Amino acid sequence: MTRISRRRSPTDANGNPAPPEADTSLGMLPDLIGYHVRLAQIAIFADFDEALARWQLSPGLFALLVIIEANPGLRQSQLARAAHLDRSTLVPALDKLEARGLVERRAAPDDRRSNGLWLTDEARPLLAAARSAVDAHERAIAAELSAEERSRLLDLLDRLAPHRRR
Amino acid sequence: MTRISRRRSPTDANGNPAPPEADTSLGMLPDLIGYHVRLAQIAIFADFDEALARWQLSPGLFALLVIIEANPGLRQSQLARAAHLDRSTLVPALDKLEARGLVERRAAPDDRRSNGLWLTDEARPLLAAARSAVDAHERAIAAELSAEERSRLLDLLDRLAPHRRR
DNA sequence: TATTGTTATACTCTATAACTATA
DNA sequence: TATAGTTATAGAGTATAACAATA
Repeated sequence: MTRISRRRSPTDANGNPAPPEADTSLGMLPDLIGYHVRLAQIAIFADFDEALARWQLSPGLFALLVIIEANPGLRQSQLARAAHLDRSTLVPALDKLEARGLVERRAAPDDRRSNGLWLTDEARPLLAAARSAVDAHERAIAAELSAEERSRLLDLLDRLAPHRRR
Repeated sequence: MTRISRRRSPTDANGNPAPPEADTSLGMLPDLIGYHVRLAQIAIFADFDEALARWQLSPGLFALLVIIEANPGLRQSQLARAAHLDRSTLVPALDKLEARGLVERRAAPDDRRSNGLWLTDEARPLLAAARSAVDAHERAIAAELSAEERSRLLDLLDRLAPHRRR
């Protein structure tokens, strides 16, 4: 006996059509990749937020810290490009990180329009701890996947919407 | 000769470390599923928006129309549950659809607190056309995937964050 | 008491346009 | 002229809390 389908059928156990009351309605949505991606994203981000709550780091802020750590002295516009954000979007995010003493803007020596971005000494151990939490989060969300399935998933995701990836 | 890797290495063609100027910085992010899901989501939604621009339908509004079509007379709170939205979130969305003449709220005969939701005659052909556009969009984003890879992807996505799926 | 739809409100994430100070 | 950072502003999309009508 094999499991019939991921999707519940719109009929109940007696073969009667499900009443509108049933929550199977979304099963009526065509099996769109975007829809499954969105549901996965919601679940993953909720888990990330809970896992990183101790450090008050959203996926976005965590990413900024990781990029700055890997590229000390990075300019704001470079960071914006790397994080796929408008440079105006980055400003309040950096304000937040700077207010929390995790990032420093230092005037660039060669170009007085630019700021170099640096992790503070306070940020380094925090980021290390956050990384551990992210690792645990990653294990939790991929708990049902083998290592092979996991890398297969990453590959398939990367091949979506090829005409859109810059 | 096989393609070496999806990810660019942080060294340039001469083997020198990439300067911070390079946009490879995000390659420094651990290979997180959530990150790949987010990038896929951004690309997919952008494509959806462009494909459905003629009908001014976001993924969310399209989903609402599809669910209502499949469940004529559905109550607002049922729709909210089906679409994973708070019922207060649904109100302005339905206002928009009603103002555009696509959906009608009709007083429910049996419960005077409730509204039944119905597609208008105007909505039906529009939704049919939108469905075609969505089909084309789906083919475009999955252009690089075989039918088998596509259903493999849906399966893998559905198995993420098992402890979070209600 | 509980539920339905609604309102008021707020928060997150994101962008565009325009400003300033440099280059 | 063009670029870097900033500000003001706006628009999705989402939620919580409280209310009136009804069950």
